[in-house]
Amino acid sequence: MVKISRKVEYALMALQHMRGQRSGQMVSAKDLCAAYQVAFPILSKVLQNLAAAGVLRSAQGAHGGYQIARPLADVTFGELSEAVVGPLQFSYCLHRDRVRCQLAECCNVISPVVRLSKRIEELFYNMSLEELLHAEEPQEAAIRARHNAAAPAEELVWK
Amino acid sequence: MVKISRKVEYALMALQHMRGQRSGQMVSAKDLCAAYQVAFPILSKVLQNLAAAGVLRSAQGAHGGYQIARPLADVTFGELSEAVVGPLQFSYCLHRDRVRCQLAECCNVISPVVRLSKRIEELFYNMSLEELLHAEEPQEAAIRARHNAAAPAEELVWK
DNA sequence: GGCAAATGCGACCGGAAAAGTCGTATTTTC
DNA sequence: GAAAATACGACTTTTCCGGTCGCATTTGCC
Repeated sequence: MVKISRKVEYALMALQHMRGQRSGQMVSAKDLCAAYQVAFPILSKVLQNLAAAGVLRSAQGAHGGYQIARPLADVTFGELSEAVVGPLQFSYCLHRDRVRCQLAECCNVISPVVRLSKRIEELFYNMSLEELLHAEEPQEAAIRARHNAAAPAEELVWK
Repeated sequence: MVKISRKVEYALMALQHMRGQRSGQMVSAKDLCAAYQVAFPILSKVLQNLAAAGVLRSAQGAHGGYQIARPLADVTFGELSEAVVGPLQFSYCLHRDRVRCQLAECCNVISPVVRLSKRIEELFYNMSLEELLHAEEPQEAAIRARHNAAAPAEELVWK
């Protein structure tokens, strides 16, 4: 199953939050954790990854924190994903072009798999974060409300 | 990390193989296993899934096996994926619209995540298997050769 | 200088999901 | 009735991801 990693969601949440800040305003990991109920160490790591990738700028020390380093229009979802969960490796076939696949000798789908990977890669690297995170739509609140109302309390579990 | 499941690869391999058969020709799971070095029970399960989804037609008993049931131009990669690994669930947010996300109350990225999921879904459901599996390109053999030559024998391991 | 608040970073753990295994029933042909 | 095939469900193993812990480093402020 193709699933977007939790860390990527955290990254998006953080960036969405920072988009709303005054420019130059630093946001600490602690504040983000409090606001979005995410454990500190994991969010911290995500933010550090984004900083290492140049998406965020970080400042250590008291009153430090993170802020957006480049316009989100110039950052693609692919970059974000790569920063947070490592290089895209869609298939067992394609491990960095170096580790060879066990099935390689008899494999008859190398080029289809390559084709598929390229398509997904294109999608990810052509989608800017600006485009992805643009202002909440009117129905956003409604979706959230429905989300909350959808299930009785005891169903509040991971499936 | 977004990764295509192994089962999906097996499914593609099987379909690629069957595409090359005379029409009406049945192929047994056993033959496929022998040709592509995949364990029988797992490949079997994949083929059964494809049959249940109407992509393959199966025949029990001696001289039974599988054959392609519908033109691959009419089957999308999304259908294949769904048949083999279950419904697409890109995000923890979106578990069948019923199970609510723990973060829902403070989540600020519901609509971006929905947007992203839709994009991937579109990609998967607009890509036909015919398009994906079309005839091996000339460089296919070269890719395979490079693949085989790329690593010395002792690197023949999963990373 | 020293303390507090923040990031930076690496090692480790546990659980869930994927991959694979096993066993058995059923169907069909010869 | 035997052999060859799919059908199917329960079980085990393995891998990876999310999360935890601990400590080092940097910076601001008193």
